[in-house]
Amino acid sequence: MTSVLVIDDDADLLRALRINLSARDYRVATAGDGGAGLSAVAREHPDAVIVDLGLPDMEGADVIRGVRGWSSVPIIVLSARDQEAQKVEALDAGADDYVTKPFGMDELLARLRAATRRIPASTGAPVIETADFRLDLQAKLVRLTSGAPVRLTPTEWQLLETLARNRGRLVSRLQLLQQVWGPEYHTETHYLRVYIAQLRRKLEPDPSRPRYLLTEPGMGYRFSD
Amino acid sequence: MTSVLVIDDDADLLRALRINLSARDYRVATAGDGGAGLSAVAREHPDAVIVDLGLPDMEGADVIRGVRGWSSVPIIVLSARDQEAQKVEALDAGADDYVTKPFGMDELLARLRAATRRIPASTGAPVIETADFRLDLQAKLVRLTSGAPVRLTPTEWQLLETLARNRGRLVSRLQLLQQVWGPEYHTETHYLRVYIAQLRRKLEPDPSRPRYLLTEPGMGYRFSD
DNA sequence: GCCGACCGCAAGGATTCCGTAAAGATCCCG
DNA sequence: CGGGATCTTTACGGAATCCTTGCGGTCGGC
Repeated sequence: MTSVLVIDDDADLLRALRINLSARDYRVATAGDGGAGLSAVAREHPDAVIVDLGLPDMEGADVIRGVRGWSSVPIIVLSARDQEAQKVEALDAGADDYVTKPFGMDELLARLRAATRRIPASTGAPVIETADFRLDLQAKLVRLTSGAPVRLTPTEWQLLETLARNRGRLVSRLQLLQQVWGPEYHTETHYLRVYIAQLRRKLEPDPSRPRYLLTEPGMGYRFSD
Repeated sequence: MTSVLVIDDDADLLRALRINLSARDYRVATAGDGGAGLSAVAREHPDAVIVDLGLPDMEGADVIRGVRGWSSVPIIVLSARDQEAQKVEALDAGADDYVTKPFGMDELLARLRAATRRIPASTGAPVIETADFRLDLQAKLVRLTSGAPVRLTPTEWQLLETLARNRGRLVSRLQLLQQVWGPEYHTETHYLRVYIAQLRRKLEPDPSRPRYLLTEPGMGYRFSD
């Protein structure tokens, strides 16, 4: 199920969006201002974000940049202002689309579909199979080849998922921290050491000599199969 | 350089777009109707497509579906019609954005930037291949042609990366030092000697007779393939 | 042939980084 | 409100990396 985060300070509009999106089987989360929005993105990892400009606490473009600093989730901007400079600023800050109020709900939903449609093409197969375990990203399920299911905590899963989605590529410590713990984390590298060790204990045939979750000293980690 | 294909039957608009896009360093191709547009997409492989609805020979949505059948190139729709049903149909047919005429050129350009920005993350993979090894800058991965992965330290990577990004060109010692160690370094040329030697030991088939990492005495180094 | 400038190479100490275990804090659910 | 699971924090031994130094070799000018 696709999840959407709506950031808006207009309670009526928020309610209208929640009703319409829920009716289309979206999972909806909401936030009332920019600060709450940014932490909600970090916490919920939504598949798309709809953000109103003119929030009480932050400039719209700053909200967008705050998200773009560490996430590439699609962002659709809502705004009452239809001056061109406004649109250009929001789009160049990293927004994917810009809809002017008043807007038609059908159009917004179509633009939301367009924005979310682009993602799965780039990510690829959601099932990863190795000699020792089988990883289903969509079902959030891990099984050893022996058949035994592996139980992962939410944090362990997010970490593993981030690495698996970048299979073969090196993922920097900063990127891992921000993807899993949120944008304000960038020095807590010991979190990574602890959780990587836990994942290795659960997945690697010989945890002290990792074969899949590789350390690149001074840089980050790599999922290699 | 980013290339754009414009499909439109309005000669004036075509000319205006060509001028504005060329001025921003886009490579521009044009087509006057849907059929010509489809074959132009196949022939030119543009990085983005701008298509007008209301072409003389085809329905707009059919043009979009014709492209989407085999390509995921970003499509921006231009249209004089701003009925909601029209927008929904185009977007659901596979368009990435929908701009209503009359439109501001700055807005269109911003939307074009937004549409093309999403691509390079998935495709633009800078991979350098030689007879002896294969270098993937994005994944930070080096493999010898034998298949054996090569393990590089962070400093070794930065050095190799700066040389590789200037492939064929001479890179001065000063530039290397400042790029890898920081702007305040400019006399520590012995760092370079040490790390170049380590890279050669890991990459060159005969480290004492370098073939790829060449010394230019008194000047700097050069990556040559 | 001598000399200086420059480069390659190896080795060792200092420093940073990583793996691991374990204890305290927090959250969640019944 | 209690208990279990999860998350955070700490500490330390060991490993990897970085910086430094010294020596020997090569090349070109004189």
